[in-house]
Amino acid sequence: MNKQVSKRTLYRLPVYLSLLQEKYQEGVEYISATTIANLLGLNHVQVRKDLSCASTAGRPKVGYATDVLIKDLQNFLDYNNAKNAIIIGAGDLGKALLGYNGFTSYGLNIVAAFDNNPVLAGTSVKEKPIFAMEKLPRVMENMNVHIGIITTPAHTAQSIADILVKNGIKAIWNFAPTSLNVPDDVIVQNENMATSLAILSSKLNEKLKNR
Amino acid sequence: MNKQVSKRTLYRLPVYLSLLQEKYQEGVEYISATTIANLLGLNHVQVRKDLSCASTAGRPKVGYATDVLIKDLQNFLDYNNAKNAIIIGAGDLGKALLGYNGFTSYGLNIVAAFDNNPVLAGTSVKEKPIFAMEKLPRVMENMNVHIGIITTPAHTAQSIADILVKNGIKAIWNFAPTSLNVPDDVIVQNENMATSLAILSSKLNEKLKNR
DNA sequence: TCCTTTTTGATATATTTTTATCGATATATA
DNA sequence: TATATATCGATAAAAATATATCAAAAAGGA
Repeated sequence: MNKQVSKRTLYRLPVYLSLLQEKYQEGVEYISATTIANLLGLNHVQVRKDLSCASTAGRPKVGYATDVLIKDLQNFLDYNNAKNAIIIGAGDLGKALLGYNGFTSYGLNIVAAFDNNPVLAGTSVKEKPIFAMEKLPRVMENMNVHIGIITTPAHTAQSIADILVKNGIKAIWNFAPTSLNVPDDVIVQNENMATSLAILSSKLNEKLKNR
Repeated sequence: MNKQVSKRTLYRLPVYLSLLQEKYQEGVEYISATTIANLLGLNHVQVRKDLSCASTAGRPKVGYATDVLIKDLQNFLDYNNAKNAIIIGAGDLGKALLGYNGFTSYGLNIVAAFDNNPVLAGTSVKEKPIFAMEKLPRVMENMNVHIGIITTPAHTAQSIADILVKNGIKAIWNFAPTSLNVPDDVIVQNENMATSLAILSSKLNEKLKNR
């Protein structure tokens, strides 16, 4: 366990986890790497290798005990150890994320949003408050915030990132379609939907052409 | 040009494109692979190789003409050739996507959303209509829809996918945190936010531990 | 009890992706 | 006009990732 985990493996672990939770709810007590691989369209050796980073629950001839594997994955991904996050930019996407409670099961607790628009300041979405930008330093200090989620338009994203960094944020989840310039010790994860869309679109095109 | 494009390259092309558009607006007429690489934190050989798939605009000592490169990328990614899409599931996320007009510049035209909830049927978001599920076959037929976007909860996603496939959809953009079972000739692109979050969270953890 | 089957986990091989090296080319300058 | 330099594009090397093979372990039936 705790071998070095490749980036790609880390990408797949949450996928396994959600499949396992689904299967567990259906009453599946044991599941083999081969079954998982077939369900997800992956190679069974790869699945076994991936899982070996986080768990030793596998037993020959039996497979993995679903509940143990789920716990091991949650533990490995640190989903039990919730981290506080704030959203900057309470537009459509920002509000959608603010109101979505599903992230708590991934160890993310969104505590508030911030926006420059004075009309939004003071309002809330599902009891999560939206503040004016000026309040950011104080909220960050009081609530032990680790993660900043940027959902502003591209042209303001960099200045927001600068503010977050100045206030001590160490991880940024960036939904703005632009790349951010931050100090080396700050982590940025870009959620680039355009990119996903490009893949889909390109595959579709190829298909439409080959007819 | 038109060499075989790796999946990873395809992921990066839209990122280059948006950077280039930004730079072009700032008045940058020529840009070198090295400059791009530095701005995005990539290797300059990789950038050159990636771009070579879509363009031959590069000139020694000069770099790439920004406007030509932008056109070549748009052309390669087929962003000029818009495709119609529908959204299934008009919850927070579905509505956010429906109201977001930014996808048109990526060649995606969202024409309508569908939802089982009778309260939503007949309403609209930014002039984009929300229909009852029953209307799906007729809308798909009339509007030449190619792409289905699933923003329902995980437990209904598979049945929605089945309906889409039955009505002739050939590409699905899946935001539900579950994997879909579809015929081989249907393309699925999963937009798994949990996965991005896992990466961010894991890196953050490592950082927090190493202090 | 012994054999067969299924499955894990380790090791080895193959493939993909990234990075380094190098010659060729265009531009600017002396 | 000759020379220096930045840059491209191609090829080669290195690194990362995925797949195949195989022995060992566990379960179930003969």
